[in-house]
Amino acid sequence: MHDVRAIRDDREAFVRGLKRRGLAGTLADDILAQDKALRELLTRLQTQQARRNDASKLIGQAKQKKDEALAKSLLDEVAGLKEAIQAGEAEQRLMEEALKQTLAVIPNIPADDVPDGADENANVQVTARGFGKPPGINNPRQHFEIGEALGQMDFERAAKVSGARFVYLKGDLAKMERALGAFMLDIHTDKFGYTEVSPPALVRSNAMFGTGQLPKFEEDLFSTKASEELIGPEEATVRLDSQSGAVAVEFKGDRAADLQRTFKGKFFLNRPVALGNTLKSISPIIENSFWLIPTAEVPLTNYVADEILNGAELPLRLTAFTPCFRAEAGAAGKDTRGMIRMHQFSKVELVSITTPDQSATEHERMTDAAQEILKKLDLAHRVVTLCTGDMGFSAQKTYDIEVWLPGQNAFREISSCSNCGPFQARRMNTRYRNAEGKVAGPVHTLNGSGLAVGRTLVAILENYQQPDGSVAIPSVLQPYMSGKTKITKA
RNA sequence: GGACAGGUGGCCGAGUGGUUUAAGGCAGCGGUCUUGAAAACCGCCGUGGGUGAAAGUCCACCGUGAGUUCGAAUCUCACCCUGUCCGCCA
Repeated sequence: MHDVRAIRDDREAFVRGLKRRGLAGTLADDILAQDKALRELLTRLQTQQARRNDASKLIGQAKQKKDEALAKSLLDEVAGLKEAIQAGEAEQRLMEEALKQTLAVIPNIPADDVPDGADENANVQVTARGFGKPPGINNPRQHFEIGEALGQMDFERAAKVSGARFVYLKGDLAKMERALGAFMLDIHTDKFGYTEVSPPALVRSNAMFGTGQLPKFEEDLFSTKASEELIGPEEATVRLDSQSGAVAVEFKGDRAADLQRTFKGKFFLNRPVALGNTLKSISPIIENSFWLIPTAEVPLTNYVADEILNGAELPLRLTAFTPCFRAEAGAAGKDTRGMIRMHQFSKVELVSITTPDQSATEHERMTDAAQEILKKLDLAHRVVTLCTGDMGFSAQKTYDIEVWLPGQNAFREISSCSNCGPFQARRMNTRYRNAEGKVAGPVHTLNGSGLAVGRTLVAILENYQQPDGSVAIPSVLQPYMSGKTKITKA
């Protein structure tokens, strides 16, 4: 989220940044107009509040002295003030919410050293390590051919149970997934000083807002939300208690009692809504239950949400090995075979919370930590700097690490390391104190895969495949796999 | 999931409608005293925002949101969270 005062102070820089993101138009002026109107309202409202506070104090004193005449005259004086203030406060809420909604969907501004460009073709290669075919193999097979031939990778049964984009791993492949997680965590904790964390995998909307998945990318997420399929449009109505202002969802029809029992207390509204709306019409603004994390970045970064950290204790470095859940909406037809693009996959994530002056250095360090895994596994890869058009919503600069897949004859993303600057910190309200003990503004946040475990397994299968159909186990992984040196047919 | 009890500054904790401008204590910072330290005493000690060149001044915040009232930490409603007991489970 962007700081309105920064936009006010340097409108041109903001406009320039948006333009690099491919956003033209009057956004900056719209924001500044909203901001100006809001501040004018605040000035007016606060004057009224100050007068009310003074009068109320005097009324209290008068009543204590039993001076009813004075109290009465004061009451008359502020008679009209109450309504004006309440109207002003309502207006303030609406204007602040409108401004927040405008800001909430604006992406981060790219850092100065990020290359301009519209898509991945404009990304800039930073480093590359040698790549080629596995020794003795002319036509390398793809990972799913290898895994299925080994009898340890089963997409058909996964489809039977869960549908497309899920997989069963069995035997040594299942063990290798676990081994990779343990190996990566050990490197990051022992060599790079990250603290291992086992975080929640289900989070509330606030957390998803903090890291930038919401409100713009809801369709990419899985949730435990009651869907419109579960509740018919005529079966529920939003009820606003006009006296108390409380919001409730009222169920009707034959299933009312059942629905009430199932969903009672699980709804709340995240913005005002008119009386009598149906549940269907307001479902986008109903929040209930949980979201499934698309990456451990969400619970690891939000670990410090709403906190003021001691700057001397930064950077804070966290790592976790978790399953990740992605709806992959809009990915129809892409990577439909194999384990490259799944609804559920496991990943080791790296998150750093830093002061502003540390974040650029930390970004390089984090990318090195992720690369270290590939070096130890002896997997060919390259690092690219993403161009402005290929970066994610919250990032101001991103390095992608791409691993070489001989079966696909292509580099595929296996890690993405982003410096988000103060962007997520503002959304989460995370700040730090400087050496003088003063609040010195938002922290910087960084996140990176260290690495995507499923894709690492893919890379090992394709790069370590043997002419006899077996797969060698990288030497650093062997201690994690009961000392085995290769995977053979089960 | 049910019942009951709770949620107040960095921490503990008082406060059930009006000099509360959130008491008091602890921790922290500065000072007096002291050869030094401790003790004692004095002072400072939250966050966000409006306005202002600044000093300052004003507004909001007692889990969150809304409401009642001239006035709410205090009363009402909903939600979130914590504790204890019961139930269920891993």
